[in-house]
Amino acid sequence: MYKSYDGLNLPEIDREIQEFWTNENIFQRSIEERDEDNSFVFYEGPPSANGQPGIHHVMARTIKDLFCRYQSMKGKRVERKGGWDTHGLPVELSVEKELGITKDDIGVKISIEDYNAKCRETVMKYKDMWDDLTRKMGYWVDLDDPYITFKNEYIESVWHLLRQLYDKDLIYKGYTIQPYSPAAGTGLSSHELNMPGCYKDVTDTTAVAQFKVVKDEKSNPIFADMDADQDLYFLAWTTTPWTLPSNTALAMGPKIEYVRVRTFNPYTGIEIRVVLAEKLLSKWFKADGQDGDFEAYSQGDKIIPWSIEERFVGKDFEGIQYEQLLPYVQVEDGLSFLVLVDDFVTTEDGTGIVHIAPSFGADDRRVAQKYGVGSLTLVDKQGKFLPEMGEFANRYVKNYVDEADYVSVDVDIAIKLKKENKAFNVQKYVHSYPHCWRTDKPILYYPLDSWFVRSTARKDRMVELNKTINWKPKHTGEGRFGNWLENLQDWNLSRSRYWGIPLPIWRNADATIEKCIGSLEELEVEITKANRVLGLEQSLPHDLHRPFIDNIVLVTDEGEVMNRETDLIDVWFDSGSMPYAQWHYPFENQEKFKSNFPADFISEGVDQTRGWFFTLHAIASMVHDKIAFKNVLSTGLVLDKNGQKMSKRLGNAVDPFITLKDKGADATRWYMMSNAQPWDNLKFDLDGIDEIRRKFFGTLYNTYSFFALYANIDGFKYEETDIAKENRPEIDRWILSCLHTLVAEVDRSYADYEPTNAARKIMYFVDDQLSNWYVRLCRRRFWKGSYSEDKIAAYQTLYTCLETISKLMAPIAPFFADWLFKNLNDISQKEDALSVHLSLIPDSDSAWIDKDLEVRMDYAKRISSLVLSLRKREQIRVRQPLNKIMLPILDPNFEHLVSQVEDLILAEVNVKSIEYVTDTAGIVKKNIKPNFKTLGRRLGKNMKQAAQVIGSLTDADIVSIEQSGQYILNLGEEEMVLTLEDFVITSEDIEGWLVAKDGEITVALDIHMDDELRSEGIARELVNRIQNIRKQEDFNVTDRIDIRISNHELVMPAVEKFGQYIKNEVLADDITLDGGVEGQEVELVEGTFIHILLSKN
RNA sequence: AGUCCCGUAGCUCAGCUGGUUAGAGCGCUACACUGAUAAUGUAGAGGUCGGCAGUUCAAAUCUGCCCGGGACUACCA
Repeated sequence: MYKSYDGLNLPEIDREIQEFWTNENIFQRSIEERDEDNSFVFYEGPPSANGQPGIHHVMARTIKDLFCRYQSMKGKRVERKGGWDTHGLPVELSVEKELGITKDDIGVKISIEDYNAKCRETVMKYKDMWDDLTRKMGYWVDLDDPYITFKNEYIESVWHLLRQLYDKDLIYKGYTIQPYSPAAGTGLSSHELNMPGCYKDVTDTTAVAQFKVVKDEKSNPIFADMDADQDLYFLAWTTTPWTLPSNTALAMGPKIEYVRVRTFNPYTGIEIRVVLAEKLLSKWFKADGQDGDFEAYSQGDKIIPWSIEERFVGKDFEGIQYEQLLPYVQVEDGLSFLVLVDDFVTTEDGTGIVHIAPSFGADDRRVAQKYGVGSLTLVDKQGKFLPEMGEFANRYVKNYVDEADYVSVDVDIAIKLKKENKAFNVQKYVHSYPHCWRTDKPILYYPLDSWFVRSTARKDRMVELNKTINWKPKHTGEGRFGNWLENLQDWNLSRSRYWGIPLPIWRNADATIEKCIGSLEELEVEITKANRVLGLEQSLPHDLHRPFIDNIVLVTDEGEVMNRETDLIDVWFDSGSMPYAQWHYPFENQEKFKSNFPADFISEGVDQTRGWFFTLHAIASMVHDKIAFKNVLSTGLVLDKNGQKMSKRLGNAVDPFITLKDKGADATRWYMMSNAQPWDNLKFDLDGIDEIRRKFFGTLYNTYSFFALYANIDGFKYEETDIAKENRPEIDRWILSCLHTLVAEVDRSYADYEPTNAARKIMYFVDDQLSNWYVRLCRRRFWKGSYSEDKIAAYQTLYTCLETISKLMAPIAPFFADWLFKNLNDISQKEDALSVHLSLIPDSDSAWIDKDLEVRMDYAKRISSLVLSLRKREQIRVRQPLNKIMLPILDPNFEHLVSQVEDLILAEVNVKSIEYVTDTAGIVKKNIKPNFKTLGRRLGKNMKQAAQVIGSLTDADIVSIEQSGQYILNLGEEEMVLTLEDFVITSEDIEGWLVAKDGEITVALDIHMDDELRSEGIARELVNRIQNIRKQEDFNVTDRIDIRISNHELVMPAVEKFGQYIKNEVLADDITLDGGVEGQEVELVEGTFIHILLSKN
């Protein structure tokens, strides 16, 4: 017996199937049963178990899961090794928070050893939760043998990669200006700076400072016509006034035009001359003040007079000296306080003169070095001013430590400048500024010594290789990722932290000799060598992390001591190393690695474009000169239903566990896949999941229940051989044609990484074609009559549809699909597969696809729909039979097609016949329109006129065109021969008939009724009432009965003429008319009540 | 500031290389159906296809500009 259920309970199905998978090892078998030489390689991007999973992880993992399942059902062997990302800042920060320490305490209050031990412990904090989510959402990934990035084997593989880069001269140490997070105490790589949300709009105090020009021989020309006691200043704008004390130069554009302007300082009222770019005058001076009355000005006046005195170009200023703005510390490592000239200066904003603080800007440093200008670094690594900074000493330049009473240093500096006649303008300014992705604090650019991967050296190759990768969607690969590669910078590899993979480089004291270690074996050799030379007893550390590795001392060939560079490597390097390190390649599993590289498929959130996607690509390109993945799908964000970002803070985050528990995994997964393309942002709405449950799973469930109910009654187990195609009725061949079309389309969609198309097509088939048409029209075949060939055909057809759907939907809805498959297959044993996930997706058989049939069934649906709407308009219920419908035939093929589905239409709309009206002249009123597609191209400009001419053709003209097949179009001088193709002729109306139309189809309904039809209508009403009573009284579907009915005047002729029909329909042996029958009162037609009494035989 | 994506019914989305009544589902309203019934059918209301120009006989569709939302890029002073 096919199982029957009380209702659809998706969460219950989840549990049941999950248990089945576990008990029968279905996941393992889905891999092992496939050929090892026919594999599909998938890489799991490792999540960090340090945070809790969110609903967006369900999204991301559904994508990963479904393509793996699909490939598995296409016969591929799909191994899915799980992994955990365990290093990095998030772990450290959570440990620091838990212990209530800051990074300064490490090595003081807590040893590095204890600190790292704590990190190791914390890193798997939420592993159980993740594993639970993995199971509950039906994500198949190997959790028993995951790769873990903190393991020694993993680290050794990473070292091996680094060594290869090192040998290719792609690793170097450099002193550069880098993004640095004082709050986190570490430098950041450019991809860390490119994490979503790092750039935030902030309001900063900005200042235009006045740099007083030193009057000497060199600067004499720009003092032209000025009195000796008059002062001249350069104006330079900055959004970071805290860098002004570290100013050592100014930069101007060589070709930019500058002006000397006479005006007053707005804060002090002192008359001054200033230099700035002419183009930017309007930004700082009001037009009203130009050439104003200098004598009349007094401090505080709104309009400040100004006038241009001289014009120069940038080149004129090169080398001119100015006085130090804030003289706290002097420059010792080079020249200072002079004007530099460089092309990077623009006139887009500011004053066209750039304040240069070489320690805090990459451009600044570059141009300063060019001129031999020195630097001042008056801020320490905590983000505080140095003690030499007078009244500002030891103050944080930004609020890095959340001081409650923090006062902006920028503001105080601005105040000081104003008082000293050194500020020309101070105002608030909103701009976007990068923030640390973990601490949310503004970063600063800071000079740091660090190790880099020379990725720029391999940029072109990376760009080239990227072109061979299939990106979904395309624009992520070409645009976002492509642009990123085009603007590639060297990869800042080192981090001055504790919990991560140590950089395996040892150097001697003066940094002239260094050694990069590429394996434990090599390290051991070096240790032995060092032990011998130095007389130590060092051994290979049991743990390759700090501090153990730091204690290892090596020696140069000359016997000089070498110590490890204390840096760690960027955690993104860890994850980008996973194709190799997950197998401990090349130290183990060489074959395994070779057959699992590159990946066929990876997928992560679009935010990983410059994270994991990049590091995988960069390492594979640089080390192996290959791509790391062939297909990559980047998923969009999961937003709340209003399109807002989900966050715990806003309280709009959706708990994945609650969702899965309430809605079931499949409805959630299906909703996510069908609602929006995976790369578009998804507005996640729980109501949407309910809709999917009702509309899709509910319909499918009902269809199965319907099948099961009757298949059980008839004992259908699919034991009969398949009924030949030509022996199946039209409707069966139609749904099977649709099914095979569907299989082809869904297969293609999955293969192209288009899950949304696949899901939507399956839904359309299930709802519209299978349920709303096939089952609706065929209901009677299942419950009426004997177990004939036609009935078996119906069962076989419906069974095939359901079973095939279970396979097609299995990648997206693995639980329900297996439930459906097993319900069917456990009884029929048609397939050997124990689970749908062990089965194969069938091939689409084009022999079953009949496009003509699909077209004519479409006609049948539309004609039926039109007739039903006419009935509705006239208030004639469907149970009342009618004589005929008329169909005007405009195209001979139309009749041919419709006649083949005539029976279906007649049965569906309860009409006796169809009359095809071929000689339509005089009966059918027609409408003619030009066929714009064919005519537009030929007529061009004359199209409008032609449309008018054609629109005004008479009925007689239309008849003539139809008969002759051509028409001479006359447009002024031009004549043109048009054929039937150039027109769209439709029938609008049939005189005296009830007409409805839909596109090119017009239907007329004959609503004239005679006694015979009326009686038949009554007979059908009686059948309906009797069936209702049977149901109410819980008669068995197969019980036979006797009937007694009131001998009402409407009833008598109906029973007389259609008694046999009624008996057949309701399984009655006898009908008796009885005026005094007790029994149930029912309304036969409007206002007419009769009594019916049924008795079981 | 630049680049890219998006903007179609109250909501979620289709609308291919331009072709003349712009669609579906949900929701809403009314009616019908009742051996799939916590279903189903029919009908109705609901759109200046973000705005403005342009190309064209013809624009939701192509181009430009603007507005709004999002992502990304940037050393941007």
